[in-house]
Amino acid sequence: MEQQKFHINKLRVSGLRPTKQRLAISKILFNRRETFHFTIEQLKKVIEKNSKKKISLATLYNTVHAFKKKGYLKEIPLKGNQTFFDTNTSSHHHFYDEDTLQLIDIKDENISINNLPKTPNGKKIQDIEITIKVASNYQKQKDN
Amino acid sequence: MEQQKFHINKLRVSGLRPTKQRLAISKILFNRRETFHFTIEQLKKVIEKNSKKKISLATLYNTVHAFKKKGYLKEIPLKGNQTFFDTNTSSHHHFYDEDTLQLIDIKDENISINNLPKTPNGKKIQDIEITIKVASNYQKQKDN
DNA sequence: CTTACAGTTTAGAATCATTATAAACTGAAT
DNA sequence: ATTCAGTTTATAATGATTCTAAACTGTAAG
Repeated sequence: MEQQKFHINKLRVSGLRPTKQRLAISKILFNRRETFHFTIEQLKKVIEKNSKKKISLATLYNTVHAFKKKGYLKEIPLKGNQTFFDTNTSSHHHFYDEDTLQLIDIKDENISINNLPKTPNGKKIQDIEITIKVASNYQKQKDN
Repeated sequence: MEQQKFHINKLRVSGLRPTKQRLAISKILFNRRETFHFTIEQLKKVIEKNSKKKISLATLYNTVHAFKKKGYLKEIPLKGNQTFFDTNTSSHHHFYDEDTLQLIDIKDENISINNLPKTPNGKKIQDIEITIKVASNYQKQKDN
């Protein structure tokens, strides 16, 4: 139950009221050793499995976006119908397994870019995202 | 009008009937020196401006997807509501200007990745996508 | 430990991009 | 000219996400 206090404090510090729903979602998202990659729909399923009181879909959207705005979650740019989020907010990149549709972290130390061209005009780099799509080779034709 | 024959042949070779609509779209997409980055909605506007006979939205989707499947267009993985396509189908990466929402090609020679970690299991790399988001620094808070 | 109210949650409606449907149309082979 | 598979089209359907407006709830102040 120390975790509980930790989450309550974290929310308060961020100017977010520690409601039952936000605490339940915090527990699911942040009480884990491994980073968690998820879509809202996947999160919904996990919550339904782990919590008896249901949380409305709108609240899941609200909360995930609030957490993202506060810097506790990162959105992963990946084409597809659904948006992916990541509990690992540090600078890092991903393998995307096209067979399982799973994301896998690449530690930042394990990759580097060279010969970066100069940025256009007076623009500054905000973010660099590398996604490496992998799959088994026998795979069927993919249309994406 | 040599272009016309070229497009007719290209379509025939691909097993696509050279219909009026496909030729009109081919003209818009491929009769240009610069590569063209676009969403379906943007393409629709360009077509409306350049062609008196209107093409239905469904046909735009059908045609763009057919062209993509034949390898004449590439889909760019970029988070956001709309899907981006690129007439440059070679291996290359992009700057994404968050101020203007425009994509800018990075020539492949101008960038390289080092220390690539080994791919998971027995998977093979299918594709590597690098997107470098740039923006002016004075910019307002962005929520994305 | 009540009150009061801004912050939250919620169900359901609304929106937006995209895909499916199924009827009308059209290249092109005969 | 005929025929028919391939296409186009308007429209409906879908699916993710956002909006809305009403009900609810932390919590600060008395």
